[in-house]
Amino acid sequence: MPELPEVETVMRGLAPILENTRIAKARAYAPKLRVDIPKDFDVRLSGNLITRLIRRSKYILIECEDGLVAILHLGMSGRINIYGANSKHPPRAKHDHITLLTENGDLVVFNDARRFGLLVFSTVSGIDQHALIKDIGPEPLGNGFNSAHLAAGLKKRKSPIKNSLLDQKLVAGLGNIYVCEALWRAGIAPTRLANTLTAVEIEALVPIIRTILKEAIAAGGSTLKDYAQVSGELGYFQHRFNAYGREGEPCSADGCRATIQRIVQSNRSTFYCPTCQT
DNA sequence: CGGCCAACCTGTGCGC
DNA sequence: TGCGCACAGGTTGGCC
Repeated sequence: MPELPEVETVMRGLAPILENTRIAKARAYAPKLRVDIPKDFDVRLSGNLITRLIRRSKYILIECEDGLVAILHLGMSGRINIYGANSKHPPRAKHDHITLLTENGDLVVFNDARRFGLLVFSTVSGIDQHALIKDIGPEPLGNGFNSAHLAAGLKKRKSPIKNSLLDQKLVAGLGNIYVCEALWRAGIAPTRLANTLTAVEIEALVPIIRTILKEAIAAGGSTLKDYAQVSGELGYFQHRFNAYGREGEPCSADGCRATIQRIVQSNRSTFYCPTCQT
């Protein structure tokens, strides 16, 4: 479920359970997800006190009192389920790979069918230089993401704008859904070469990306399958998609009579309106 | 360095 | 009902 708004939603659900909370018992049931789970996973986390959760791009950083940071990524199919202290904890389900039992009796479970997610360790002092983190571009909701940054990045690129916006080095946290949606709102064809965007288009794209992400976060993210939120509630931003997943449906732009098309770019589906996106 | 593809996995839905 | 294929919210290593 995981682009920036979904990861933010998961983190917000997790924070009240984990922040300022000691882990009674941490367990990993799989030797590896996308990469190896640290062999000392259990000992490093069990008994440790979690001080803070931070989202960086699509990563959730779990900071501990002793300086340990657990870097968690949900991949394509990663989910977090929480079973409260006053509910019966279910037996381990298929694809449950990691569990954290807190001192309060809450159980946090990471489930990931495809195992494209990951959990690795870093430290508070080393996190900014960690291989997974150091090359990530600015947060789209922060000050570092602005038209000057975007213009400079796009100028160097000859690939389609769709591909460029998916590049986490240019801007953090966007994925297939929100890139499609942003380009639809901006009226920019996904096939346009990045270095052909005008200053005006780039100027417009920045606040559009911000707005879409904020709207999606407010909606609890998008639920394509299964649960988006830690609480089990469904995100509902998918009801507001204008392009993503709407192949063959009429374009929702005022007065537009065209139909949303699906094309493939870099082996991934792109949805767009051939009339209003130029 | 930029760009492109295959690869990493499992599950689901659809056409036949 | 079963089979095979296409496709799925991400990332990255290897190769031009």
